[in-house]
Amino acid sequence: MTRERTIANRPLTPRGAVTKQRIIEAAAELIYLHGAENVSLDTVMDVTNTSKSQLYHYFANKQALIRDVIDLQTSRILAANASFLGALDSFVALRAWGDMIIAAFRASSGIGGCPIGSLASELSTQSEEARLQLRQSFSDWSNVIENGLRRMRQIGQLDSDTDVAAVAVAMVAAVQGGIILAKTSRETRPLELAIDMALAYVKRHASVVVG
Amino acid sequence: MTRERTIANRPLTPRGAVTKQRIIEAAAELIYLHGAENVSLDTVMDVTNTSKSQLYHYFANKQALIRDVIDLQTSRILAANASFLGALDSFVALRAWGDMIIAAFRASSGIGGCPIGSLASELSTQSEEARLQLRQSFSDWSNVIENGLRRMRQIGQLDSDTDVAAVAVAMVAAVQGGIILAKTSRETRPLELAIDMALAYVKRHASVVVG
DNA sequence: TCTGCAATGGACTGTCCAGTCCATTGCATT
DNA sequence: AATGCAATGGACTGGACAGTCCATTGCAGA
Repeated sequence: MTRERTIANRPLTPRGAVTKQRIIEAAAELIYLHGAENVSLDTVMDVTNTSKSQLYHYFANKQALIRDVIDLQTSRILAANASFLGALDSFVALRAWGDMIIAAFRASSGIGGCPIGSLASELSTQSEEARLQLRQSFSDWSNVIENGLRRMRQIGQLDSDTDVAAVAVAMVAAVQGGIILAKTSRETRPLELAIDMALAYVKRHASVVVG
Repeated sequence: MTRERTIANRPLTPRGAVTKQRIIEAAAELIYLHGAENVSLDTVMDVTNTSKSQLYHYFANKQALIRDVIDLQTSRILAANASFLGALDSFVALRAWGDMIIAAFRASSGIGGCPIGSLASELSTQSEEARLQLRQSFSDWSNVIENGLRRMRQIGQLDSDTDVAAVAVAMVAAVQGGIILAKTSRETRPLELAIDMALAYVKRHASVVVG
């Protein structure tokens, strides 16, 4: 054991933890609105009333801050999805999940899109570390969906041979693609159409005709 | 009529036109690989063996260059799609279209994704002009698909009440979303799954069961 | 061959920005 | 009260980059 400490496990007082969290949340908001490359540390400083020393006290560099932002956004998305899919038991409930996604997009006024989707598009080719982190985010997300579908399969709503993993990935793709078109056109309709497609893709495996 | 000329209609000698085109194509390649914000004019100069004066001789500013790059990439995508969808008459032909998309992604080694999709994600919230241009690109693209589907409907392969416009938009969304997941994971499978979903969504409207 | 303009060369400026460095302040433990 | 370290302040550096400016070169028509 050396006396050295990495920035990651640097001792944090409660006061410090609050400041760090405040920085992460503000950075998440800024990056969501403008993209990681378009948010300077100076802007983060202004918005959070912090100094450069504080940023470099709590984060090794900008990339480390982005890493924490991705973690935060991923956990938010997983939480929102899990609350709709954690006990998925009907196509009506699945529709409610789709409506939640659409409502979330509407709430952003058609700006920003998906917090991790935008970052994936921006960073996947720039930073291998970010790419792997975002791959995990997508994987976690599709797993939440997959578990919901699996439950529907267990209770007999879906055919027993339904490839829930494959369908879940396709559903995430539909959401991501729909959001890109929606934010480019500033209309909700492309996202609605994409989600309709995703839900129809699930219904195709319905054990009984449900609508 | 004033003597003033905008940069857009500045007289171009054949020699100048060649240089301008060379710049646009090189910039398109660089932007495809690294994103618009991550390509500096100095890099474009290096790659094309041009000087700063030349860039500003042929383009009003960086944004104007990006505009021409989007035009180029859009025309390439439309051409590739039209060659598969221009005389669409069967689900087999539609499958060939999907395979072309997958092959194009593979050819990029899983890097870069869709030239206009990446730009849409990056620029839609940064530049209103770029956003509108990219919205038109997506619209043109889905129109090509829509016309293909309409033809299939006309020849009786699809139900007469099929909403070809809606299905076409959903298909574009599937492709875009599939590409994001594919480039983030550096695997082709998410794109394949998304395209399977899109094709299934079309087949749902098949007049006769085709498999 | 002369003239005018397109084409090209390349230095220079102003700004933005990530990261460094040297402080001072505040708090908790002894 | 003294000590040590976390927390904070803020000036400074070096580099990147879009855009400007003043040239020189090349070519085509008169």
